[in-house]
Amino acid sequence: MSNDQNKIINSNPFFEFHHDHESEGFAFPIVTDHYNPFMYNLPQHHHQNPTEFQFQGYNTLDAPPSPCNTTRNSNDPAVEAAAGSGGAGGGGGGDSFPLTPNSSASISSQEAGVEEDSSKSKKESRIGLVCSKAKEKEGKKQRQARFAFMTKSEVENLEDGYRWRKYGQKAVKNSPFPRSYYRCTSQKCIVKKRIERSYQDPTVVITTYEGQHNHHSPAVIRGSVAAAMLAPSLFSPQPTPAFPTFPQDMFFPSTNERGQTSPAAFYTQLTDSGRHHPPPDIPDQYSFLMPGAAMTSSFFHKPEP
DNA sequence: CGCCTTTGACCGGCGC
DNA sequence: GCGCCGGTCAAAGGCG
Repeated sequence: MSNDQNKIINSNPFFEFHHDHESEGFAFPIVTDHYNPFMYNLPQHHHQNPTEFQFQGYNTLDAPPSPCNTTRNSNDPAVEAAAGSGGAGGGGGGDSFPLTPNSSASISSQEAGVEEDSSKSKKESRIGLVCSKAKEKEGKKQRQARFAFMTKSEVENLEDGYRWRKYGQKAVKNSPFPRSYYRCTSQKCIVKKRIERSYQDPTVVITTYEGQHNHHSPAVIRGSVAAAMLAPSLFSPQPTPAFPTFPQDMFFPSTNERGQTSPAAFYTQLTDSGRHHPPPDIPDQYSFLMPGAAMTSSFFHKPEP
């Protein structure tokens, strides 16, 4: 990792958040991914108002150290945005969050190739073909950039404008709720999505997107009402991130309840149908859209001391 | 018939 | 080496 990236991470309040969370008395329903230190937190005031839920999700561009890793330009503002290097409210941080197509298109294409090779070698070994160890090592799976968020919802699979095919379900250790694995149904699109319900708060759904779509949301193509309201950025010719793309005028709050800067933090609540709707009686509401799905959120703001 | 979910088996990584 | 665990495969069946 470059010095610049280190700088970004060191200045990322989430990391501090992570390291001292025990002393702060916060509960983390899910903690760190070995490859991507996503952090989730349920702030104390969540328990004071069960109708609200705080989302804190962010994406790091970390991947397991590998010579195959694409060198990322740490001067790229998108990388800074992804790492949450302050100024989160500053103009919405570009046309997609947290990755811009520009910053990741090359990464995506290279890693897609790796993934294809890997799955191929796996298939071949299954039908009895011998693969050399060197080749297997070379084809070692690379993890794509991931983005996760939590939503208070009765339904697991939230409408995000893309079509997904379920390819697996596993029991989660220490949890009564299974984890479901989905793949984007679009041809040659390697984006995956993982959905599980938090065992600490069963009303909370944890969704993890991995990879970057190489196509537009079908909802956009279909020209749905929601799509018609979508930000112009979604119509750009570049591949779109797997995770929600926020319109340019999207504003993210600059601080959480500890006064720390966060790249994205908001409350959200869902209807039974999985569509987001404005939570009632919560001030500072702001509407925005996910690809193919309208979402209304009220912003994270400081609780009264 | 095509697309989807379900589900048990399998694979690879990792810790002991 | 062994067992655990997360992730994936693929056959079978369901559904419109």
